[in-house]
Amino acid sequence: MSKQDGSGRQVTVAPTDDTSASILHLDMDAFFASVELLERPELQGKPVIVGHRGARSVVTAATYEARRYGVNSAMPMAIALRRCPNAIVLEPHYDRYQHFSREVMRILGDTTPLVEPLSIDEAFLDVRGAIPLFGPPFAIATALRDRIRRETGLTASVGAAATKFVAKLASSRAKPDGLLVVPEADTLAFLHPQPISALWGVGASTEERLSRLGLRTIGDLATTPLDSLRAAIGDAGTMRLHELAWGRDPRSVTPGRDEKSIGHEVTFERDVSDAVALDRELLRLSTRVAERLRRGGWVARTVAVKIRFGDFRTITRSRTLTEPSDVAERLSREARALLAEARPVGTGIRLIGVRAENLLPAGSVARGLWDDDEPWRETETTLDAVTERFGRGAIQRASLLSPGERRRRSALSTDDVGSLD
DNA sequence: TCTGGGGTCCTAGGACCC
DNA sequence: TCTGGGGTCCTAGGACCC
Repeated sequence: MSKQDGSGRQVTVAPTDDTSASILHLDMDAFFASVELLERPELQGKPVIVGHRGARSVVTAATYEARRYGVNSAMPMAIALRRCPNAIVLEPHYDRYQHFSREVMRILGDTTPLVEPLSIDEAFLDVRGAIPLFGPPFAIATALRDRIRRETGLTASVGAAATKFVAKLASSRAKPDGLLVVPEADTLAFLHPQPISALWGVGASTEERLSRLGLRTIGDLATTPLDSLRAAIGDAGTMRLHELAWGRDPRSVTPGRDEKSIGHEVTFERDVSDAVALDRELLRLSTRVAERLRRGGWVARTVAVKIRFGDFRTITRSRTLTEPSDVAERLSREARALLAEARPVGTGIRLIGVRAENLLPAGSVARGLWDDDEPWRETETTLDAVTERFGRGAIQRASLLSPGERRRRSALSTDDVGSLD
């Protein structure tokens, strides 16, 4: 199945038949840190941490040299620097990461249209249809890694397997700069010795509960009676983990999944209790959310605020609007009301966030005006006629369309609708 | 020098409707 | 009218992932 080469890298011995391993998971190695090193090659081979230097900041990314000191993503910067005092700390440049992410995804798209980005630096590919063109998964993965290295200077690790979960686990075991193919027939031999925390969806809390049952490996969980699992982790979790432990994972690679929510949040350098300052921050966050809603052609039915108090206690409060919106002023008005209702006067706030949920395509709101789903653009009407037939709320709904949608769809003049904003 | 910011998914209770 | 059951929506919290 696989072996280590002299440098300690995971490499794969090309299996006689690996066409069953047609789901690839590609994951960039120490992505943010590697991108920074492209501009600072003299730091190659040194412990480098990407992140802000603020009192409340955490590690965003770390090179493998820094990880050897026990530095990991999401670790408080203060602890990271205690563990690795010689680390070089670099400020993050998200625009650069976006740029390289697009480059990598473009390269993946040349192999198959079935590419599902999971995050900025990883993606699933279904290469079943590409095998006749480019060869077995081993050859495809090797070609992708070579091309990414050639065209971006970055390294990627790839796992190939019959299912998403096993492919993802394989890529994590191949890191850094490795490739691991797990043919379908080898799935359980690969899976069962792995620690239970390697299961997708098992974090610290679930691991603790399972360890109380004496479970350490995925194989242990696979052979545990479902009833005792249910008592520990609930119904849905039991079924999902049990299936994964037997290498069963029905999820297909689905490109272009719609986003479910859009939000922004900020942690203050020091706790803030001034109501005016908090309201100003909510307006700023709402503005960013609203911009992204309009750019994506969404309206939000629900506004949620997230509040983290000085003692780290965190709450969320949300409200569903009578009319969906993509207007910053509308979102922030709701957010401010939610904050005011939730926050005892004068309480210090550590973090504040605004999130738009229950997203609808902007166009569907206007289409919803017509019971028979008659397309707006084919309807001859006037402002008065719409008001008469559907009431004033209908006009307000129509006014929530993005300007482009409005121009395309509306028989009303843009001026008439615009004046109602 | 203790804990970011972007998300997804699940659970559970209550309201509400039939 | 003393009282069921199913379905869906809304809200809050929590686990988890990168």
